[in-house]
Amino acid sequence: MPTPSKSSTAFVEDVDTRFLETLLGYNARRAALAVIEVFLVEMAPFDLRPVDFSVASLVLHNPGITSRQICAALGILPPNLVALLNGLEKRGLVVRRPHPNDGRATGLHPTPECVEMLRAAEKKASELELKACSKLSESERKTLLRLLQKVYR
Amino acid sequence: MPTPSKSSTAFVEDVDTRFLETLLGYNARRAALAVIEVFLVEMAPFDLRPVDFSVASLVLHNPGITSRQICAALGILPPNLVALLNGLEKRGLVVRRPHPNDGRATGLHPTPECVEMLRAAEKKASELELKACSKLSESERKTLLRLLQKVYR
DNA sequence: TATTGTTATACTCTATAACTATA
DNA sequence: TATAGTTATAGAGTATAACAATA
Repeated sequence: MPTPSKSSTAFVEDVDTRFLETLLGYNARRAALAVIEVFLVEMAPFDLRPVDFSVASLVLHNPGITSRQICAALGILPPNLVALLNGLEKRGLVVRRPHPNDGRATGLHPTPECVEMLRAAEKKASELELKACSKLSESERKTLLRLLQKVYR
Repeated sequence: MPTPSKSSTAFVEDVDTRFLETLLGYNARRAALAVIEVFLVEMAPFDLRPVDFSVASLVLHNPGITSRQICAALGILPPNLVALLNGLEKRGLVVRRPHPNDGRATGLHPTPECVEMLRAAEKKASELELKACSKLSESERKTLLRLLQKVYR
């Protein structure tokens, strides 16, 4: 049995994480790590990282969306989006066209390949979602999403 | 009014994020970003990043804990913990002592300075927690933590 | 043989400053 | 003067391989 404290001979059998578990940041990070782990494995066939998938999905559902709008929606910085979009464009998933109302901006549009691929990828993501939330009831899953949205909105 | 789809003249007024909002990963990331933003500002006086705080808190509550145990509890890799612990040791918050039962391992112990500083830092973190969850009732906050834990445990 | 802590190193992610074209 | 997209670059975070000491 470990000495309770201050002794140089103390050691730990079961790590006490009770304090950290009272913090939203700690729990959100652990949960996100668990979900991303599943995502990386299951989405490997599409060769889409979480952020690639998010961007492609936004373009699919928002034809003509601009870089700035994507950055705002995903919490990423404009310089870091450039290479990502170049990649999606090179793969023939996204095309850049001039913005109709603003000469500074560029509209991002999904190609037919994007529509087809993302239909399958989103389906897979939704299945994977249920897998990641397998310990939750459907009602609990909906509650969890709602409460998380209340935090960041 | 933007053309619904496929037109090169389409543009977006309000970004449709409804699909992504059905995914736990997206919502957990957004919530974590919101919480960390508050954390970085409020914890600046302690000069502790979230991960430094988590490690120091674990050492405080688990005198004699090993590197491996910290890595397992926080989901970080052993090589990346070394420099972090060196920093905490240099600041006089943590000391390394031989493990009583295992010659390979090192026990990590909090100094009196750690006890004092972390008492204040944990108090601040708990206050900050309520701030980050200001849009949630106390009951909702508890539910949120419980459901997140169900996901990763 | 396996595990702990460590070093070295590579890779990815994130952040800042500055430029251009346009508003 | 401000904003969108971009470039270059720096910094932080995360990953793998390999080693010495110990189990």
